[in-house]
Order: sequence, then C-alpha cells, then structure tokens
Amino acid sequence: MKKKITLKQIARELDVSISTVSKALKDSSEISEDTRQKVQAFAKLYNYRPNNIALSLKNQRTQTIGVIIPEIVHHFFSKVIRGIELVANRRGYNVIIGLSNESFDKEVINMQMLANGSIDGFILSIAKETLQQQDYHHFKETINQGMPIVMFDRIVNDIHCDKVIIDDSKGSKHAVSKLLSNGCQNVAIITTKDYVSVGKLRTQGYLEALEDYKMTPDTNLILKVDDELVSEDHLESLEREIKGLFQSNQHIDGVFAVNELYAIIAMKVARNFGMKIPEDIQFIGFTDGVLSKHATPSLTTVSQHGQEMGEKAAELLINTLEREDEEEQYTTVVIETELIERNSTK
Amino acid sequence: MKKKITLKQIARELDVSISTVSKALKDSSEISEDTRQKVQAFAKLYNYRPNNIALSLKNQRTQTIGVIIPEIVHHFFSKVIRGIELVANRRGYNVIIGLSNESFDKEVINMQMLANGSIDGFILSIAKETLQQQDYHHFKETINQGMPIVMFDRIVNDIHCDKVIIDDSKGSKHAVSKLLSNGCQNVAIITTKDYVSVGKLRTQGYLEALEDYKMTPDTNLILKVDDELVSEDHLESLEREIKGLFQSNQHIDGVFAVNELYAIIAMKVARNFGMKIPEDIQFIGFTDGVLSKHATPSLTTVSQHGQEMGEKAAELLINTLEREDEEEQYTTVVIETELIERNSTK
DNA sequence: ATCCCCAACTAAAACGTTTGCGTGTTGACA
DNA sequence: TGTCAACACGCAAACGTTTTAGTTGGGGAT
Repeated sequence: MKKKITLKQIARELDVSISTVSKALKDSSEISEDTRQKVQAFAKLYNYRPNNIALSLKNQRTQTIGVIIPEIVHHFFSKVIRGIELVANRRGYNVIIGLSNESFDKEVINMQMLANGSIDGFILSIAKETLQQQDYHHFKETINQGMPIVMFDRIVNDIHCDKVIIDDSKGSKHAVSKLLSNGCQNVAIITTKDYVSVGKLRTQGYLEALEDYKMTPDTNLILKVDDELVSEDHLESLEREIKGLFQSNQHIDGVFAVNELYAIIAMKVARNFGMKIPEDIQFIGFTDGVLSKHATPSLTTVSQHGQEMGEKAAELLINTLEREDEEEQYTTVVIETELIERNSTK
Repeated sequence: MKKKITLKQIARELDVSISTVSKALKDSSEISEDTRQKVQAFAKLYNYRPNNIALSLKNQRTQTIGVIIPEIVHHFFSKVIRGIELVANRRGYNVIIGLSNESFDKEVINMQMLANGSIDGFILSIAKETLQQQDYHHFKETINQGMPIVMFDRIVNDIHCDKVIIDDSKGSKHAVSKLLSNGCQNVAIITTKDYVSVGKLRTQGYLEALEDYKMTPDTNLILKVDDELVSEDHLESLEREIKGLFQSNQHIDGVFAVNELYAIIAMKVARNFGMKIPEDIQFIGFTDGVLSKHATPSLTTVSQHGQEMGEKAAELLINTLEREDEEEQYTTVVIETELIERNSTK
C-alpha cells in the first residue's frame, strides 16, 4: 500500500526544492528542460496528483457545489441533481448533497455543515417546514457571508439571489384550459395547502383558466390536501380524501392534480367508481415522472423539465462564482413547461 | 457582507495569540477563566466556525464520503443514497456524489476527481460498461492507495473490499417458487445479459426454483434483454421483444422480471393480448419502487431494501475509516430480500 | 536573596500547494 | 580580468487550523 505522493516527497527523492517540482510540473520557463523532464517523468511514474484540499485552502475555493434538497427519492429532484451534476462536472466542479427531509432543522444544520469552507455556493429547494415557519435567516446569513445561493422550484421572493423556476400558474392554466377545451364542464383540482408556493401558484393557474372560459370556480371542486399525506404512509388517507371529493361531486368530468401521485391515486379512485378514462373523466398531472409514463392509462402531464432546471441552476451559480466583478445582479430564470399529452385525456 | 472570521482575526482583535484563541475555544485548562470567557464571547458574537478545509488538511481526513452510482434518476439508487446520507450525517460525515452514467470513463474520471484528497472513502455500484469491459484497475489502485471502498449491489468478486449485496438468487428463487406454488405451469423470466452480475444471479435463482419443482427450464421462456433497452428511449424495442416472447409462447402463465420496468411493460403487453392479471397470468418484479406500488394492478415484487443497503454500506465504510488498528478484514453483508405480495399474483 | 514551580501564555511546525522574489552560477563581452 | 545579464533554482510566505514545545513572570519556600 503506497500512500498518495506529495510534492515534498518528489522533491526529496530528486534532490530539488519543492518549488522547483511545482514549477516543473506546470511547465514553467524558470525551470530547465532537463529538470522539467526528470520531474515530470517521476511524477507520472508515481501517479502524482495535486492534493485537492491543499489547493482549496490555498485558493480559498473548493470547486464544489452544495445542493440541499428536501428529498432524494423523488423523480423530480433526482432529475434536477442529474442536471446539476452534468454541468458542474463539465465545468470542473463536484457536487455535495444534503437532504433536509423537509425539516427546517435539518436544512439549517446541513447548511452550516457545508458553509464552513466545504463548498463555494449553494443550490437548494426549500423544505416545506421552512416555508411553513417562514424563517429564512439561514439563507440570509449565508448570502451575507458572501456565499452565493441559487434557489430552484420552491423559492421565496424576499431573498435576494438567483432563482430557477417554472411558471407554475401558466403551466397549470395551460393544463386546465386543455381539459376545458376538451369539453370538461366540471374540473376539480387536487392541490396542497397554500404555504407551498408551487401549490398556491398552480391553484391560481387553475382559477385563471376557469375565468378565461367564463366559468365560476366551485370551492367544492378545490381539494387542498394536507401535505403530511404525501409521505408514503399516508396514502390511505389521501385516497380517502379524494374519494370524498368524488362522492360529494358526482358530476366531475376532469381532474387537474398538482403532482403525479395525486393524479394517479385520483385515477384509481375514479376507476373504482366505475368511470372510464378518458371517456367519462379526464386527468392531467404535474411533473413528468415514471408514474405518469407507465400508469394505465398513461397520464397526460405538465413536464417541469427538472434536468434543465438543474443545468440552469448550476450554470447560474458557477457563473456567479467565476465572475470577476462583484456586481450583484440577480436573475430569475423561468423554464418553460410542456404539456405532454397521453391517454388520460381525449 | 462580512466574510467568515478566522482564528487569526479573533487573535488580532483581542490582542492574544492564535494558539490562545484556539485553546480558549476548546476549553483548555491552560487558559485562564477570564481569557476563555472573553474569547468565547467574541467568537460567538462573530459566529466563528472552524474552517473545514483547514481542518481536513491538518487532520488528513475530510469527513466526507464519495458515492459513485451509475444513475440517480432511479428509485433504488436514490433510496440507497438516502440511507447513506442518513448514517453519514449521523456520524458527522458529508456525502459527495458522482454519477458514472453507466460509463466506464466517467466512472474513472469521477473517482480520480474525488480521490485526490476530497474524500476519505468510496461507496459505489459499478457501471454496466465497466462490468462489460471487466477493467477494474481503478478500483484496485484506489484501494492500494489506502482509500477504502465499499461496493453495493453490483459488485465484482475479485476486488478485496467490503460489500453489501442482497442474495439475488435466493430472492428470485423465492419469487419464482411463489409463482409455481400459485399454480403457474409456464413461468417466463425477463432478465438482462449475463455480464450484469445481478441479472445472472437472478436468472440462476429462477432455474433453482424450477428445479425444486422438478420442472425443466425452457430456453424459449428466458428472455435476455439487451441493456441498451433499459434507457428510456428504447422502450418501444423493449416492448417489441417482450411481445415477441408472448407471441411465440402462448402458454405463459407467469412472468418473473428482474426489475420493475420490465415487469410493468410485460403486464402492459399481456393486457394488450387480452389476458387477465392475475387470473390468466401472474407477475412478480424485482426492486420495490413507485411503479410497483402504483401500477394497475399493483405489482408483487421482491424488495431490495435499498435504504438499508445504503445505511449498512455507510456503516461499514465509516467503521473502517475510524478503526484504529490497520487489520484488513473485509466483510460481505447480505441484506435480506422480502417478497411484497400485491395484486399481480393470486 | 535565591531557587524553583506553576499558571498563562506564545512560537513554531505541520498538513500540501503556489508564487513572487532573492541568489548563486555561468558565459559573454568589453 | 571585471561587469552584467540570463538562467536555474531555492526561500519563504500564505491559506486556517491544532498541538507540542517552549517562554515569560510572579509567588512561595528555603
């Protein structure tokens, strides 16, 4: 077992100084051709690679991006990570991940863990608990210390930083309009409580679409699911709530759900009520995941282009990190959504 | 914007030496009560946190684990990561991820990027291309340099390191036995080419189960799908292959698939042929993902307990990292599989 | 008054790099 | 032979921390 070799060891072995070795490896003109060759040959032989940590300390930058997401077992977030990783690697950065698990405390702890020199900047999506408590001091402090942040998807407006989002209301307006133009007369929405910004915005898009079609919203058709229910253990109660929606509104002929799972469960409930999809009732979900694609019938959905969001977020962050001038110019990038039509709509 | 404060700055500000500050913060008895209080108060005020990079350099350990996986948009792998992250965080480690994207080159590059001091050890699952080329020099070199590796799921036997696997053959034997005991007479298997170790082992379990039931395997019932087909773009050809299987073997009444997707697609094909599930034909998949749970009918499946694998892998690695004595004792942990019965079987 | 001890602190090295500057040797030229 | 530039290399500082080995100064014991 041979440990990694260092400049010092090469220097001692070849009987030159450390600086000579360093310069020789960088093809500095200060060093004679002879020495250069000798050093480079030796370094190659022993497979020398500069120690990253030492470089980080010296350069005061780690070439590493910290990513904090609420959950990783999730199609959307893993797609975003893939996008981040893709761009980061291409530009010579590593990606270090932290999971907040939707918890405020874990989000704070994770950020502290990483903010002490381990990374150059953050890409993150805010935990639900944080959104609920509306306590954003950790973001502000981090930014104040000169560490840039890029937020994606779940953002909050009064933090000054780069953001990558989709136009949630536009996307859902589009989806609901589709249902309406397909002839639906009573479109229900299954959404989250309002403090989840995306849930709120998507509900808004739903209302706008109705307005466009001169229809008055019926509050009975708006189901705001308690987010606790999204976690895997609460599937039954989610199903129960949706069942309730259908029972008290027998005339529903279209459903727009703010995520994949809600849509899938709703389809299942409808089927159990003996309704035919898409003949009797049509469905559209949000987020293009595996479920939508492989469900029966396959689910028409609004794709968020998660990977593209990740790529864009990484680009924004790295650009900020590598910008010479210090001017703080924050941009918000809006990624276009796309309606992917499948078999749950006519 | 106030940059992070350092020991040096505190020392200058309070007019003491750097060492005094360092010791005061660590409650060293060498420092007088007075000075200690003063320093600690000041440090708290300015929110001092030791610079991680400097610590890493000094301690020669980064408290960071490198994880290399073939793909992150994948239920199993993200579950494993969740498990790794859970244990790592609990024990004070960070997790840095690299995606090989099933490519040999990316695997090598990613490992090199991280092996230069950025991390203390690896947890990885081997890329398909690497398995195909059977070139494992990068693993051997890494281990040789004193950096421990823990492999999970996709492993290779002649590398000496800790491993976390499931008993693939036992798990699939169990599944196939279930089909047989449920009365299936002609059970097909949809698997991968043999160089993917798990595909091979699962096929083996299939054969063992048949043997137990004194049935002779029919090579026509063994479909070895080309792995290229797993990627999303090749779904049609995957479907075509499976369709072929059904057409040339009309009597199939049970299907065991080595992953979720194969099983779901196969169910779809069967349905299109007008077969009733589970009355006419029964299905069991491998890997308990979202698809299995929410498919119609829901899919009986062999759960791999991905999160548990991740947890175990992290524990093994950290134990190795923190072990004082240098004895190299490699263990292979086998995680028990579990047959989760749902509606695709009787 | 001398010695020694101890409390309280500082200096310096080490981790592995990079880099500006200093220095010694060589050869050319006057 | 003396001067000077060019060449080739080494020194040392810096990044932020911890830790070992000092170094003070004052007080108590002899």
